[in-house]
Amino acid sequence: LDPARAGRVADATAARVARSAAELGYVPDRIARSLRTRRSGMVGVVVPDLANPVVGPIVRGIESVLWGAGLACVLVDTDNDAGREADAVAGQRDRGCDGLILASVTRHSPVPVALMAAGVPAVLVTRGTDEPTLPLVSSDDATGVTALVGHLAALGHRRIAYLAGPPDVSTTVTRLGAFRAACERAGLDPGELPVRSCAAYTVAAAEPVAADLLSSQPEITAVVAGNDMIAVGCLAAMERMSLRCPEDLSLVGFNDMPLVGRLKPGLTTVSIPQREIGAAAASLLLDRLAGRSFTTAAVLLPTSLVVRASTSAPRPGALAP
Amino acid sequence: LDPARAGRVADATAARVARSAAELGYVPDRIARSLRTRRSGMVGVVVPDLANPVVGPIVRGIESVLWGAGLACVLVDTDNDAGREADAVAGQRDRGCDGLILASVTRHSPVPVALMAAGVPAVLVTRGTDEPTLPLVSSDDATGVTALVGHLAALGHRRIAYLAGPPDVSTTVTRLGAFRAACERAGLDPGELPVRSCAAYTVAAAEPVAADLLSSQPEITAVVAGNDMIAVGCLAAMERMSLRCPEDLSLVGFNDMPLVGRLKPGLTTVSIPQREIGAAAASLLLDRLAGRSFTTAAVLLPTSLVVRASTSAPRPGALAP
DNA sequence: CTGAAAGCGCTAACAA
DNA sequence: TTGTTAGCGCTTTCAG
Repeated sequence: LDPARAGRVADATAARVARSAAELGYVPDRIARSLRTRRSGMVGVVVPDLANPVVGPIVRGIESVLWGAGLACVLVDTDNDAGREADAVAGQRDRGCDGLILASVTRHSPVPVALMAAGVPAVLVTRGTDEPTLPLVSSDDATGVTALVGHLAALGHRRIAYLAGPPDVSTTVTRLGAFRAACERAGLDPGELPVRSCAAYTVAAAEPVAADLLSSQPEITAVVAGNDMIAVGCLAAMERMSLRCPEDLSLVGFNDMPLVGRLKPGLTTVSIPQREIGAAAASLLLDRLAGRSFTTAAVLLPTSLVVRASTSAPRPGALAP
Repeated sequence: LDPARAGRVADATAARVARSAAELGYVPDRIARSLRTRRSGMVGVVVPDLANPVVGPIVRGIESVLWGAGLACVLVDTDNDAGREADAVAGQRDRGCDGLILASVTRHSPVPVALMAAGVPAVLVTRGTDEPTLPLVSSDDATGVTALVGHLAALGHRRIAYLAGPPDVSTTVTRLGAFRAACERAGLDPGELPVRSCAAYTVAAAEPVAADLLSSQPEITAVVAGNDMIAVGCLAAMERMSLRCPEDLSLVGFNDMPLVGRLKPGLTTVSIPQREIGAAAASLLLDRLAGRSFTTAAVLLPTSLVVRASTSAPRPGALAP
C-alpha cells in the first residue's frame, strides 16, 4: 500500500492488496502510525489574538498551506498575554506537534531561544525577537513606513509626529526606527520629531495619547500612526478637538485593515500581504520539517502604499516658524 | 499517578511513584495514550473564512474553552466553499478528533446528517441546516432583526426594504423571516416591501444590488441590510447616487463589526456576543463528550441593538403617496 | 520479493 | 492493595 515502494513489489500483489483494502474499507489509523513513527502530522500555531483583524488572514494562509501538505493546524490563542506563550508552546509540544509557528512573540520572549536549543522546528510570523533566533516571516515594514514618510514629505510636511504601539513588540521598534531613518533621509532632524507611545494597538489606547500629542504639539502637520487602529484613535481625538483631516492634519496608518478605506476621510495606509505571510511561514516550516534547505534569516514580503483622502499638503502658513 | 484513583492507593506508594516520576522526568506520551484509549483529546473546528471579522472572535471563544478543558483545537478553513466541508470533516475524523464544531454549514449541507448518523459528537455554530440536525449555538438573530425593525418603525418608517445575503446560509433566511414578521407586526404588508438578494455578505457583492434597489424603488425611506458588510455596500451605492444617510435614507446592519461605528454616519446595527457564542458551542460539545446532559436544541444568545447615526425619522413628505 | 514478528508507550483487566 | 500482562494499529526489521 505504501506508494513510496511501488515498483519494489509485484504489480499483481500490489493490486490484490489494494483491492482487499478497499473492500474491507481499510483506513490507516493515524494515531497508531504516529506512535510508531514519532510524527504526529500536526503543527502548532500560537497567535496573540484571533479577534485582531490582521491575525485571521495570516492563520488562513498558514492553514491553507498546512492542509495542502496533509498537516493539521492546532491553534492556541494567548489572549495577548506574553506569559501564556510558554504554556501554549508546552501544550503543543506535549501533544507531539512536529513543528510550531509563533505569531505571538514579544521582543524578549524566552520561548524562541528555548525552542532553538531544543532543536524544535519552528518559525516566527509577524513579530520577532530582539536577538535573532528563529527564522521570521513578516511584511517589509521598514519599506512600508519609508513609503509613508516619503509620501508625506513629498506633500510638503516637515513637522511629522509618530504614534507608536507598545514597546514590547518588534513591529513597534521596526516601524519607529524606519520612521526616524526615513525622516532623516528627507532632511528632517529625527530628534526633534515628537514620538508618543500607546499601550496597545487599539483605538481606546491611542485616543488619549493622540489627544495629548495634538494639544501639546499644535505645530505638527502630519501624524504617522503605528498601525490603523492607532490612526483611528487619532482620528477620534481630532474629531473631539475639531481638527479636520487632512486640512488641519494629515494622518497615515499601517496594515490597511477592513473598512479603514471607508472612513471619512479614507485612511492613507500601507497594505500588507497577510495571507501570503502566513503561507510563506508555513512553507518555510514545511521545508524545515522535510529536511529541505530553508532560510534561517528573515523573509520580508513587500507592502504597498495605499493613498486615500487622509493626506494632503499642509495648509499654507502651517510651515512658517 | 492517576489522580482519579488517589485514595485507592497507599499514600506512601503514591508519593514514591510521584517522586520517581519527577526524578526521571517522566511525561506521559499523549499519542500512546490516544492509541490505547481511542481518544485524541482534539476537537476539529471547521470555519468558512477566518478572514471574516465575525469568525475570529468565535474561534477565540471556542479555543479558550477547549484549552481550559485540556483539549486541542484543530482548525480547518473551507474558504467559503461548501464542497470542501465534507473533506474538512473527513480529515478531522481521520485524525481522530473526539468531536467537531462546524461554523461553515450551509442550509442543505449533507455533513450534519452524516455526522448524526455516525454518532459523532458535533455542534453547529452560527449557521444551521434547514432540517434540524445537530444542536446549534447562535445569536438570537430573529430578536435582533425585530429590534431593528421596531427602531425604524418607531422613527416613522413605513417603506422599508431588505438587502438579503446569499440564500444558502441559514442566517439569511432567519433574518429575512424575522424582518417580514416584524414588519407585519408593525402593520406593514410584507408582500409589498422590496427584498433583494446579494450573492455574498461582502461590500462588493452588495453595492450593485443596493444601487439597483435604490434607483428602482426611490420611495423607500429605510434599508435593513443582512449584515454590516451589505450595509456598507449600500452606503457606498448611496454615496455614488448622492443620497444622504440618514436624511434621505436610514440604514441598519447586523453584527456590529469593527469600525462600523466609526463610519460617517456611524452604522446603527445589532451587536452579537461572538466570543460567548464560541464558548457556548465548545461547552455544549464538552458536555456531550463527557456524557453529561446537554441541549439537543438550538441555543440562541441575546443580541443588543446599537443605535448610531445612520437612522433618523424619514424626511417630511417622504411618506406621502 | 514476500511474510512474520517485534515493539512504539500507554491503559485496563487480571492475578497475586 | 499491588504487580503483571495483553494489546491498541501501525512500521520496520529480519528471516524465508
